[in-house]
Amino acid sequence: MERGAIDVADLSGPFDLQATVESGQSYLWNRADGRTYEDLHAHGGDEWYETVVSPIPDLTDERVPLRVRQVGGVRDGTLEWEASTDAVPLLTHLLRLDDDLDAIRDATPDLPLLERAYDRYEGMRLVRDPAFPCLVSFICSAQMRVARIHGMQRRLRETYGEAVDLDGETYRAFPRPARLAARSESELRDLSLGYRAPYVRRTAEMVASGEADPREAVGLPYEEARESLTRFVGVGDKVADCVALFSLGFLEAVPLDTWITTTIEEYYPDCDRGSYAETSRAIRERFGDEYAGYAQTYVFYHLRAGGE
DNA sequence: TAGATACCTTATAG
DNA sequence: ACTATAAGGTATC
Repeated sequence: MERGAIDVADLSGPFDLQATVESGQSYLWNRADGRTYEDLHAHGGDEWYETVVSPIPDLTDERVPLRVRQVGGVRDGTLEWEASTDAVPLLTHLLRLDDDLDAIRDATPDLPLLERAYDRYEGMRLVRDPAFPCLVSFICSAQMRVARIHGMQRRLRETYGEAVDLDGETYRAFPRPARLAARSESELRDLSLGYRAPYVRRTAEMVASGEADPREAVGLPYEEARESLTRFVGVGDKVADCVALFSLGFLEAVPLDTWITTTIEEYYPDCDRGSYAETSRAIRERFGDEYAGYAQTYVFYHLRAGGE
């Protein structure tokens, strides 16, 4: 096992591990204390988070067990990590530690709601989740709460994931596409996926067979990427935007979910253009074309946590 | 092309 | 105790 630390002061801008990991963008991580994301801020802020990921670039079947925690503040703290290999490139990639968060905030329009959200969750960053797990998690997100989405992903890992050991502890990777494609709809329903079970199964089949891969959308113009992602079963515009934003690096993507839709009605009614595509354009322009997805994520977390 | 409806499951409100 | 409602929507008609 290797271990190390990343000094937050060396990053461009602040970093808050808990806000980043528990804000409903990523379902990749488990808290070591076993609590769900339901209990926001229910601990001291230095909890370990655990996952298993592929190395970068993702060219082999190798699996890397990894855990990380943040000690200290969002500008002067330390990220302690333990993994089977050097985790610095992995953490940098997954948690977008390479983003210049101060610059991103500076490039964001001075809207009061955005200011409040950015202030409240200083240091929250977007994530770069691996594409297939991200796709599945947001297919599962339809009509679900964050805590229950997280529960579904955890059950998928525990039931069908490949076991990997680190320092005597066993962790499970998110199952590969072929592994999920081989399950029956009813087996997936047994994990409480409900009507999402056939969507997950058929999407896994599409990826496993080589018919389609979510990563193909990388490099396309944003709106084409979103459109491309909707070929997966159970993926409409909203879920496509989540994958584009939380996995594929389209920082301008703004998933129009119920929270953001309500926000638009209350705060920016002129951005409601009737259709998803047109409202999306309008709110992207309002939030700043380049980093609108960053703004969306702050607003989502802020409002969900009872902000206004 | 736009609009209505069914859909699994569970926590929470009434 | 019950029943109704809503939860980061999508597919289908």
